[in-house]
Amino acid sequence: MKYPQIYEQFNKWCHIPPEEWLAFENKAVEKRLNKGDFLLQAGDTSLEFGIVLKGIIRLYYADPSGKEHIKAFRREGELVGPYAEMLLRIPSRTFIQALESTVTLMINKDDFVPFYDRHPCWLKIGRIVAEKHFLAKEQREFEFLQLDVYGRYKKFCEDNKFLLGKIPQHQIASYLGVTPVALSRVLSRARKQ
Amino acid sequence: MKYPQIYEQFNKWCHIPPEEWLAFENKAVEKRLNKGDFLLQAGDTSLEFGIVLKGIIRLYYADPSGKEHIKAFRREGELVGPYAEMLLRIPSRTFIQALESTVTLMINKDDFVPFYDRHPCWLKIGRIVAEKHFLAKEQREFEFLQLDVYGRYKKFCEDNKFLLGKIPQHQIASYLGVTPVALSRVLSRARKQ
DNA sequence: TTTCGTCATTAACCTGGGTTAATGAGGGTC
DNA sequence: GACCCTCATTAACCCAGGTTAATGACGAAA
Repeated sequence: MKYPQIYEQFNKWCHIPPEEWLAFENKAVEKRLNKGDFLLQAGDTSLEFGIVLKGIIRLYYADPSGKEHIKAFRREGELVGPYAEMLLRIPSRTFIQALESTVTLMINKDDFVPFYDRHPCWLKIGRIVAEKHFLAKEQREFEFLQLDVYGRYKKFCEDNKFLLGKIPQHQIASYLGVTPVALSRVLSRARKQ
Repeated sequence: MKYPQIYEQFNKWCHIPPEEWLAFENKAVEKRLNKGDFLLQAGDTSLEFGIVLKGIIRLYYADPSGKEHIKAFRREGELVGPYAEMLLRIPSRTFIQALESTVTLMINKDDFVPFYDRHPCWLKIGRIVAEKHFLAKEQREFEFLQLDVYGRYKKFCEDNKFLLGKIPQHQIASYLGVTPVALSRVLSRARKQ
């Protein structure tokens, strides 16, 4: 077993027989990225997804005028990939980029699908992964509907302590849905009170 | 079989043996709601979810000051329930209310869980339901990040033709994340061009 | 009929955030 | 050292949207 700590994580969600996990490891390949490298760009028709073994990844949209909107950050142990687009079988709308030197463990979708028939644990993992993705988005919707910029900022800091100091502030602004100038203003207003 | 059209819908997602479906129907109960009635209110610790058989439902948050933020509308054939809260096993943050005379088919969570072990189709349905919920929220995130109010309004009208004329405009505004006054202004500006 | 409640519209005023641009603080590289 | 690049901050200006309040349309109920 090459990745026992990743195994333990999934195993907590749902028991995976070790031989199933070994079969998975067998199909997965490591990918190394330097800071700024892309795992995927919008327009790509990738059928790959994977797990961050080390480093930080950001996922973002770019609108027609070129403005970037960060959807999510991913760290060690978290899944990366154009999840929605893979479910919809459409080309990626998402850019996926390393924010520091990063290693991921990737598997091809076509290589993964047969696992669903091998053992029910993979179906259950599939469900749990979908549920977790849903919960994250529902939480984000809640914050967009109910919190102002400063509220969202505080929440972000609480929920992402591991990121603080590792990413520039303008990327947090992008994640919060405002410009870097606006976030800077909000923070300086807050400091004065 | 009492609900063949609902059966057909789920069956399209994943084959369900008829005897499995009958067992499900056996555990489900119809609930009738008048306009304005609540299926669930924030704070309730409901363990029920279900399907809209007829009518329209809205799901919304209310913030501490009493302002309402509509998360979603649901119509015939769609699932209703405090899905995120049930996954998290926390009391509901969501109000669920009938916007017209409505009938739903409800099942208790404790009655549903055993189905996962009865037959793998329920696991797969569980995964597909989670995936669809995720896709809806991801789409909404995309629209919040990339579209202005008028863009979101047009998209909303395209995607919810069945709702137009059935719900007041201020509820659309709430769904779009703006005040009724703001939406009215945006529409009158658009009309003049 | 009158009355009441719900709703959309419009105006007035204010504030928060977008935009642009200037400034200055690191950090890297040559 | 000088140079460059990235980034955060701040100011000035503008506009979109929040807030409050007045108005009028419409339908339901008495």
